[in-house]
Amino acid sequence: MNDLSAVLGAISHPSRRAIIARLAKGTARVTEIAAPFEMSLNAVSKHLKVLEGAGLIHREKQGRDHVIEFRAEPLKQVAGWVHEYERFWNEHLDSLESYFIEKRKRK
Amino acid sequence: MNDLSAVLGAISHPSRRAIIARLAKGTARVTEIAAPFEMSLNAVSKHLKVLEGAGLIHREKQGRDHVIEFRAEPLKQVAGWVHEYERFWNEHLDSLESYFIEKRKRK
DNA sequence: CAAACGTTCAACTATAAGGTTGAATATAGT
DNA sequence: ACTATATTCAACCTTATAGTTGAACGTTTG
Repeated sequence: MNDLSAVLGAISHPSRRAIIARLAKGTARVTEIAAPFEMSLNAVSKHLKVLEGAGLIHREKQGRDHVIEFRAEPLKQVAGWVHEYERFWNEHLDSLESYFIEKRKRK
Repeated sequence: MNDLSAVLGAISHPSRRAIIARLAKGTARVTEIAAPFEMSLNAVSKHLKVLEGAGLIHREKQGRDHVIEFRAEPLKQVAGWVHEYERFWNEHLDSLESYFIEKRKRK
């Protein structure tokens, strides 16, 4: 299991994507993150651990609170992987669009 | 479990990404796909079923052969999802670039 | 038709994932 | 010191995942 597998595994769960969406708006404590969910706080705590394992969040302990911050860097790997297959749908674009796409690729 | 979850789940396994990499070079029969792997043919068959469930491959039966073709469309969803978070590393990149620019000015 | 080939189906095993509840730990407030 | 709050840890349950082996099914070939 390499990093990319861990990142993809982490974001493959809807709840974890929801957590990321929340954290994209700003840092939050665990209880705040858990609030909108049906599941228990413990379940959310586990999801956070998965995200942490994939490097998608960073945790800073402030007293009894854990302040969770989103870290997007690992998503670069995902973007990079997907990028290798973009040509499979770019091929269907018209030549002008392809030209600009190729131009961007060359940069 | 929505589509995106299925697609991410499908590509989260290294063997399935390897299968995709193989199919990106051209269609192949199940046995051909399985050849480079340590695991049994049956295991590969299962992986193909997962990829098929996510819409990442298409199967065309030709006699006793199943000819497998890569379908990239579902990856657009992944690219789209990741795209929403690109600003999180672009911002950092921008600030890093600005830092170096300012640094050069100061010299 | 019989044998070989390509693939899946079925049954099983082992491990991981996602959830629960209850207890433990650490900090904060009175 | 006592109580409430924030979070994790531990144990457990259920279901899913990834793999195995052996049998079945359809197709091709001699």
